[in-house]
Amino acid sequence: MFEFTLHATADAARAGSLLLPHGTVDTPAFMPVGTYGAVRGLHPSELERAGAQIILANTYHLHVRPGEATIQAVGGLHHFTTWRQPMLTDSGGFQVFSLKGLRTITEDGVEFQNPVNGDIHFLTPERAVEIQYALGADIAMAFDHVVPGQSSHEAARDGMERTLRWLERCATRHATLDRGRERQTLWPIVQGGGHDDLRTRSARDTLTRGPWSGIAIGGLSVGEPKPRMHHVLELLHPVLPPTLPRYLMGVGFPPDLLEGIARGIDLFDCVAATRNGRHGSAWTVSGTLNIRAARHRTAREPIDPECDCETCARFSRAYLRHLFMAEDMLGLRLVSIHNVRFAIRLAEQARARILDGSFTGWSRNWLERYYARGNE
RNA sequence: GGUGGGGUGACCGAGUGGCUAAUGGUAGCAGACUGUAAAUCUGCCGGGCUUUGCCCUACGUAGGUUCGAAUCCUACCCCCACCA
Repeated sequence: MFEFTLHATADAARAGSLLLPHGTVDTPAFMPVGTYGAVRGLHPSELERAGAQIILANTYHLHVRPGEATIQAVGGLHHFTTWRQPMLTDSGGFQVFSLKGLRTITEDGVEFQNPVNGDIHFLTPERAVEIQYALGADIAMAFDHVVPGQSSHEAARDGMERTLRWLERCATRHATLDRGRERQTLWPIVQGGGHDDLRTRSARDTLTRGPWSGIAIGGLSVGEPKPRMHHVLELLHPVLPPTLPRYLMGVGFPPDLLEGIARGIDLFDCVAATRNGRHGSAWTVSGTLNIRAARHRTAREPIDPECDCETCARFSRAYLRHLFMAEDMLGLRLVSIHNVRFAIRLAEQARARILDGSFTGWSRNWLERYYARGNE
């Protein structure tokens, strides 16, 4: 039910398969984010055709509406959304960070004020686990305390230690759930900000509280310089056991995926594919392009001539630009479809290169080309 | 023909003596976005330059009053409404 198999490695990079109750995920993999149980604007069949094998949903958001009881009443997240493949629910820990100013943290948990209508919601490690169990995703995440990227050692230590204490409460609660460990696996999250000693300690202490069937690295790409993130990944690489799938939370843009894969990451998720898509920023092998730019007014070529997505197979930049200028929702969807496919395909390509042994050189060339931004 | 209202930057539309190259909005242009408070947000948006500033041009047209006018006066042109 929860099994991770490593097929090949290329330096730190790994190619594997993650077996979950709703199916298999070939890693490295990019997981599109569907906060409210929908990857914004996309039909599940579009996600399937884009090659998505697993998607995310969010505990906090689904708890606020429609509520886990509602979702349970209609048969759980999978039935509700009709997404048949694996799902992962984020715990709401990220909202501790992103809803800063609308929340109060205590040792017991976090009180959130719903930005939409002001309602108060209290999330504890136990509640986060219960909600996620009710939702029924394949992977549940521990409720963590994310601190900003440039946090002081003290703030990062507080967040990291609280995350560890909350992890024990999450695990304790999860263990009591009926058949909980057969239907759903709970993954812990490594914190520690940008501080080496804290990161190492977080990883080691987390592992002693195991066994786990996967482990996440959180609190990165939240404002710290990119080299810092790379360094933390390199630091954690030898600390984490090779047998555990590693999930780098919230990352990322195309180059970040490759940089992460090169440093041993197996799973990624990021809202950028869809958010940037809705905002008209399209990913290509030679950097991002703003589809609304006037220079695309009569451009007949697709976003990325090398892309195999449904959007690129059919639509010109000129038409996509027009849809954005006319504010037709089709434009938002089409660029989102492209970006999602782009990220998923990048992971697929990396996997193939790890398997055939050519990953390192290919990855270096890919990054060079991306940053060269030659021919938009 | 008469009376009244009105002509402002690509468009709509404020402003009724100096703080006005001129509020807002739209359109346009450029950019940002990393476990989604985001189909959002930011910047530019008369022209030029030696660009934390300076110089041109500009509020229907022409002239005038004033130290100073989009704002006041005169004439003319045009638009709208009503009356003949």
